[in-house]
Amino acid sequence: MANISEEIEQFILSVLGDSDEVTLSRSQLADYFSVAPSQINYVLRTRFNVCRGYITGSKRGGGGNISIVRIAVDDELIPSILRDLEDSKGLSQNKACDIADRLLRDSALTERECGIIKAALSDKALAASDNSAQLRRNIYGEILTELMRR
Amino acid sequence: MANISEEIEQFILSVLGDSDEVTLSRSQLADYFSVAPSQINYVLRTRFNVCRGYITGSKRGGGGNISIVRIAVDDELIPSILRDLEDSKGLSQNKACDIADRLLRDSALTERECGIIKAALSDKALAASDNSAQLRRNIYGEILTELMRR
DNA sequence: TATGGTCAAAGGTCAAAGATAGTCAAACTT
DNA sequence: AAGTTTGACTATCTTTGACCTTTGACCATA
Repeated sequence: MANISEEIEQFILSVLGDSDEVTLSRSQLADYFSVAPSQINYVLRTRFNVCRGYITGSKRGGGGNISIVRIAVDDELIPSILRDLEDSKGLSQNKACDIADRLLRDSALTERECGIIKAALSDKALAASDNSAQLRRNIYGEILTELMRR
Repeated sequence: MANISEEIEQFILSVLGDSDEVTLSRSQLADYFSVAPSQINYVLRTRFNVCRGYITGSKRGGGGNISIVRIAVDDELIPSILRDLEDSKGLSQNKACDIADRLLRDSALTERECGIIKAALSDKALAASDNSAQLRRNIYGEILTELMRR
């Protein structure tokens, strides 16, 4: 195996095995492979990202950890919206609503969920910010990523 | 379970069981888990606070104790959270999560809705803003208002 | 038998130290 | 040039310890 990031990737995959989720200690993992802890973040960012079908989380402090969840990407709709979002600088309230309505039409959202998203991304909700378009895009990204969990 | 605060939380929850109230000795609990007594206060503050649906009390002096009461819910839950929000200047990610978990626990939200709200209000989603606590409060206000519409 | 003092047994608060994890840019490799 | 690796600095959560407050039991005195 050429580089250590790949080894770490393989190791995590083997720990994951057939299960959909695994929780590890970043520092222990870094120790085990004798690398800088931040290298673990690099591996997560490049190998266990949403595009590749994973969502990662973490907790700091005593007893902290990192977690990796495998998600099913049987549907291309949300990933494609996510990619579009990544390429954009910002998002207007109208566009945000359009996306939510489209997801609702495709049964990717319930009416209540659609309502929650529109409320969270409304101009009113974001009025206190000076860069609401960019913020709206970021929030949408997090929401869509979350939606891919199930 | 790596950290002891979580273990203490689970222990208290198990003692609580189905009942709505429990009374314990802080010093005995601290002894049992071999931690500083003030750690018990930390657990109460972070795990059994009002956002999470608990009220704690205590009695000092000989034969003193701590008590934990699970708050009953009704239709007034969301309005009362909204009122609290209005009085506050901002909201941390932790408190936002606590509130969402509480609404989930009381069946005011589905798991997916809870996840969407947490994602929208995460530090990561709001990282681009310079006043994320205030923004989070505003967004939450819009979401809760939306939820009351149905 | 009231009234008040004393003291030990609780519990409370807060800030410092400890334990993790995250970010970012520079250096290194291929 | 692109991908990888490292380290310094930052953010967050947990644990501990020193010091503070409240309560109740016991006792002394009027």
